[in-house]
Amino acid sequence: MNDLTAYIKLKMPHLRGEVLRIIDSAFQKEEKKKGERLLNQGDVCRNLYFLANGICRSFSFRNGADITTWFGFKDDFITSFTSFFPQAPSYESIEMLTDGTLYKISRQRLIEIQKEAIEIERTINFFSSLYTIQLEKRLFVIQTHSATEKYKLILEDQPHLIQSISNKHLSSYLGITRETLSRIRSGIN
Amino acid sequence: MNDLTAYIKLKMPHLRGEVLRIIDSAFQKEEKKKGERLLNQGDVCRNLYFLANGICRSFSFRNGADITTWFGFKDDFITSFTSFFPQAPSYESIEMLTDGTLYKISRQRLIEIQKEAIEIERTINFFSSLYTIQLEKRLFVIQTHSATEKYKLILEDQPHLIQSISNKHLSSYLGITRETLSRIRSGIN
DNA sequence: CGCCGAGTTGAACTGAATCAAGAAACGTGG
DNA sequence: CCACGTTTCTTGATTCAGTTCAACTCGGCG
Repeated sequence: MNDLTAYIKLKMPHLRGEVLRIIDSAFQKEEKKKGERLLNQGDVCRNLYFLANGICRSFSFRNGADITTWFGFKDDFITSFTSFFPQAPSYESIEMLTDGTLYKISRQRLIEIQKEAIEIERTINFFSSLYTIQLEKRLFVIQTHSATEKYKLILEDQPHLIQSISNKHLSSYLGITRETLSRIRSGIN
Repeated sequence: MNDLTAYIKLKMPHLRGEVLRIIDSAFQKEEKKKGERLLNQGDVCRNLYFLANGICRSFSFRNGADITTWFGFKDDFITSFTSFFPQAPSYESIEMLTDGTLYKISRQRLIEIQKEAIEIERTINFFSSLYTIQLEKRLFVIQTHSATEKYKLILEDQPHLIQSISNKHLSSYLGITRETLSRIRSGIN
């Protein structure tokens, strides 16, 4: 039992031991240093990762600007959804913001083990749904809230994000400039 | 073979006839008039719909404002993802913008037929993924583009949306005001 | 025919971006 | 462990995209 299977068992307690064993043997442990890339924009995302420890972010270049699209923390599954599932070129890169421990599996191998146990399909489905729900919420917030409101929501709902993420990365994630975020933080607004 | 199963077969040609037959018998056809609701904000979304014909939208009230969060067209699956899958209260309503034909299935029944054939789990997975990819793209656009850019992207990628959706609904969907959209349209900007 | 919601246009206002410059934090190599 | 260059953060002044408020037009429905 490693970090990955322990986490899955926690979230889906009814899973058979056999399924967890298949998962355990299909994922490969990997240590990454701060700054290392999991994916480069334009490439096809070949792997799905589970982040057992550390922080990473996905980001995209557009008109010379570096836009953070997502943060990954401990116990998150990490991939470029839009690239990994259809195996299409990715519009984003993924990099480590700290050293970290990951477990990875290729698209190919994932498809194989889905055939070995039906519950694996269901497990993927389950974690995908969690991700989609997060996306929906984030979209709604970005669509309808002002800069200050967005910051306050993060402060309430994801304070760890404010503690561990640089101003620069957080501001582009919120869709505002560094300067604005800095001003909001110092309470001038 | 109805509109729903014909569409699924088109997108997933390898599915066994047996699976399509299960799906066919599990969904119920329903006609809806313009203005009718599929879901009310605050309720738990009990059904997944397939829209065989017509247009609908999901929307949310916040501070007295009506924000459109999604449009559904012919051949789209319609539900409040965040409500339907975990069976939690919905933050959005869904209403018909035109008369339309739908096929519906309850969460309960869906879980039942998932057990009857593994491919159904996979089918759900497939269409969920398409939705998630759309969400990701939309989030990225909203996060990083100006009002005019967003309008132009819609013009290029989803022109049917501009033809069939009112200014009022489209503007809130883009996260801008009616007036701004009107000005962009008349090319003053 | 008259009303009401939707769309348009204008003027004033404002939240946030941009531009700029200095201060603090960080990493790297000597 | 310090010195240096690089990047990030902060703060201020200015500009601008988009909102708000308001008045008017248009089209459809009862």
